[in-house]
Amino acid sequence: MPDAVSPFDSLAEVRAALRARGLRWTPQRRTVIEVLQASRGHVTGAELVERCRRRDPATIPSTVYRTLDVLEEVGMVRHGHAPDGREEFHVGAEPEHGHLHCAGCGSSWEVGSDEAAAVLAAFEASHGFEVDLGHLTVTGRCRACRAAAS
Amino acid sequence: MPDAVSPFDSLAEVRAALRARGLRWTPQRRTVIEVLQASRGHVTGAELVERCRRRDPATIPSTVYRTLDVLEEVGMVRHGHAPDGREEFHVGAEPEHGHLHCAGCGSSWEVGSDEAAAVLAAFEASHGFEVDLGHLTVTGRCRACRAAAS
DNA sequence: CGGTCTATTGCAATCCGTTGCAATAGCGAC
DNA sequence: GTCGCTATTGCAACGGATTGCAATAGACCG
Repeated sequence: MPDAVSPFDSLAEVRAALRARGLRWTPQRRTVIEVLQASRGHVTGAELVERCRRRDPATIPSTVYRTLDVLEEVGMVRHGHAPDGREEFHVGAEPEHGHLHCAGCGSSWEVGSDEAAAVLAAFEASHGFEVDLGHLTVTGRCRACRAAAS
Repeated sequence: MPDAVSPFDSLAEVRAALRARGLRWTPQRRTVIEVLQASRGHVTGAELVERCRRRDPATIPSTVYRTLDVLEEVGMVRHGHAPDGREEFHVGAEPEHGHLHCAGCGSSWEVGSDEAAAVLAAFEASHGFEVDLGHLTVTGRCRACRAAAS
C-alpha cells in the first residue's frame, strides 16, 4: 500500500498551510508539530502534552489542545475517541481506518477502508450519511473473548 | 410502539436483581434508580448526577457513577459515548440501537438493529467480532451538510 | 523600521469522571 | 436482637480536557 506523501513532511509546509488560512506560526505550535512528526499511529492528547513538555517544559496543556484543533482543521491530524472516551489522535500519512475494540480483553484491531466499505455503503444508502471512518470506534467482543465467555 | 416490559419497572425488581448477585440495596442506589425510572432515552452522566442531587442534595457524584456501573452490570442501563467523548446512558426498555452523529450540524439519528445488521455481519465475518450496537456512535456528515458543503 | 490589527498564549477556574482509602452500614446467620 | 463479613459510601485528590479573559506577540502595511 504505497501512500501518497504527506503534505506535512516539513515544518515549512505546515507553516505555509497555516499562513494560507491567516493563522500564525509560533514557537509553541512549532513544538507541537515537531512532536507530531516524531510520532506515528495513535497518540492520546495527554501523551502529546507530555512529549511537548519534554521538549519544552514551559508547555501549557491548553495551548497543545488548541494547536491540535487547528492542525486538525488544516488536516495534519485527525482525532477519534478511545473506548473510554479519551481523545486519540491519528498522525501522519496512515491510510484512514477505524477501530474495533474488545470490551473483554482490551485489545483492538484496525479496520481498513476495504473492510469498512460495507459499513460505509450501508449508512450511505439508508441515511445519505457519509461516515467518518477515522473517527469510528466500534466496541464489542472479540472471537477469543466470546469463546471464553461460553 | 409497545415495547416489551422491562424487567426493571419496579424498585423491587431491581432490588432482587442486585441481591441475586450479592449486591446491596442502599438509599443512594434507590435514588439513582428512581431517577433512572423517571428518565427516557439518552442521558449524560452529569445530567443524572444533577437529577439525583435534586432529589437528594447530599448526593455524591462518585456514588452515582459507581451505581451506574453496577446497574449496567445488571442490565438496567447501557452506556455509550457521545461524539465529544462524554458518557451517555441509555435507559429503559428501548430496543438496542446505535447512533449516527453529524459533525456538521450536530444532529443525530438512531440506527435500529435491522439497519445495522449489515455492519454487525461485516465485522463478524472479518474478525469474528461481535459488535455492541448500543455502544456504537458513528460520526460523519449527514445528507444536508454534505449538500451544503458542496 | 515602527505601527496596527488580531491571532495566540498563559493562567486560573471549571467540568466530567475516576480512584484510593478509611469509615459506615447492608444483610444473612446465629 | 445482635454479630460479623464485606459491599458501599463519603471524601479528597487527581487526570484529562475545555473555556474566558487579559496580556502578548506574529505578520502585514506603509
